[in-house]
Amino acid sequence: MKRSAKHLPAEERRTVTVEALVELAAEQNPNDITTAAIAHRMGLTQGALFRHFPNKAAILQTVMEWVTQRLLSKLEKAALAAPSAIAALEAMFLAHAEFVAEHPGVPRILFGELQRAEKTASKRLVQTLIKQYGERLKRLIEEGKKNGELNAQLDTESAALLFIGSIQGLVMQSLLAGDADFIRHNASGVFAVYCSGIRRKQ
Amino acid sequence: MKRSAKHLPAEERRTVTVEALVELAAEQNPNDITTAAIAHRMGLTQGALFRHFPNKAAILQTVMEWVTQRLLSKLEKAALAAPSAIAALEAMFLAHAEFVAEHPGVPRILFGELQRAEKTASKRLVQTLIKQYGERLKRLIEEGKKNGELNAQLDTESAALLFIGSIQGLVMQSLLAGDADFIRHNASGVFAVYCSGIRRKQ
DNA sequence: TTTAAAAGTAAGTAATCAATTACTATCTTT
DNA sequence: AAAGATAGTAATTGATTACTTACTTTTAAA
Repeated sequence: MKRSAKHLPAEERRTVTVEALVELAAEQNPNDITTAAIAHRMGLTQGALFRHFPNKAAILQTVMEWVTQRLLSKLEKAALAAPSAIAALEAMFLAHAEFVAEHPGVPRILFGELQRAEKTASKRLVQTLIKQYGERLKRLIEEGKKNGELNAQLDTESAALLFIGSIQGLVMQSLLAGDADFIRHNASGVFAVYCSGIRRKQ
Repeated sequence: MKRSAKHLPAEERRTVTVEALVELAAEQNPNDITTAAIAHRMGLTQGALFRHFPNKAAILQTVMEWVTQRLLSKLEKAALAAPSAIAALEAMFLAHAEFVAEHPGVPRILFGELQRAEKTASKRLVQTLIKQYGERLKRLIEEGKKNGELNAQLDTESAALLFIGSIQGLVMQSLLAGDADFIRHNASGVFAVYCSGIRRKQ
């Protein structure tokens, strides 16, 4: 059954909307994306969006759910396939880097949400996403310390923070360079330095 | 000569404006700060701002100049006082951490500017600031590699990126925690992990 | 085939915000 | 003390934006 572009069923339309917003966020400041711009990207009039979302904040919230689901499952899959704690950390790092290289708008939206003063639903979603992420990392790091892969003196908290910060650093440099591929090209080099900071010496 | 709050001379008023904006950015999304909010923070009417700045973008631009000047001079001072390359890196790291802990609005404004699609003057200022910063780091790292403090196999580019990324990570976590002091409390721990990643082994 | 629900359009509305304007108060200089 | 320059006020303007409403088209089920 061929599906025409217009008159999509509601759920499909919501998915398309999320994808449009993620796409747009790769090109411009997420805060400046108007509902008109989203609609235009989808080949729709602005008012039509409000058939599927009660307000603009709800669109963002749906984006956050989309991101959380996709990212966490990718990370988990990467970690599970790895034979050791260090290998799992590396796989997660590269999977995360690949994800943000594919969707450069995502980290920009996330950071934009974190900046909000108000405690919006989508801000809370970002907070729990990063918290879950951090917990997963800490478990892996502890495991690595126990089995001798990682330096036993390592401060787990700092190591987890540095892991996420490294991705942040890659994202920022790619913003500076205006080049999403920057992340792909530099991810493994950055992880190598990070890794040598946490690995058991000698 | 006691100075009344109102009718400040132009240059002083501009300085106060910059400080007001930096203050406000610590409390709310920099993108959402209105000229009315800035004026209100200064005990001024909104229109008065336009006696001293041609438009809102010019205020931001002045903020960026303020930040560049203050931050780079602090970093340079920290680096010069240190007896070795590693000590200089640590001093810079801690000076930077202290700066953003004192002015939590600053990294938020910077990141917000980087997100802009348009090539505004203030965005360019951020780009050159970070570029200068990166160059300074790379020189120090090369120096450390030459004199045997740092691992000679180290990739200088990645190491510099990870340095700045670590600060970013601290900033992000402090946003998550809603606590500016988070940075002060965790800076040296994070640097320790970073440092062990770049230091010459054994 | 008819019909009702779902999805989309086009034209608004109210609110917000940067910037302007006409006027006033306050400094500074002679 | 007078007067010009500087700094500030209060009200307004035009543009933008999220959201609404009245109406139309498409889809799918009876």
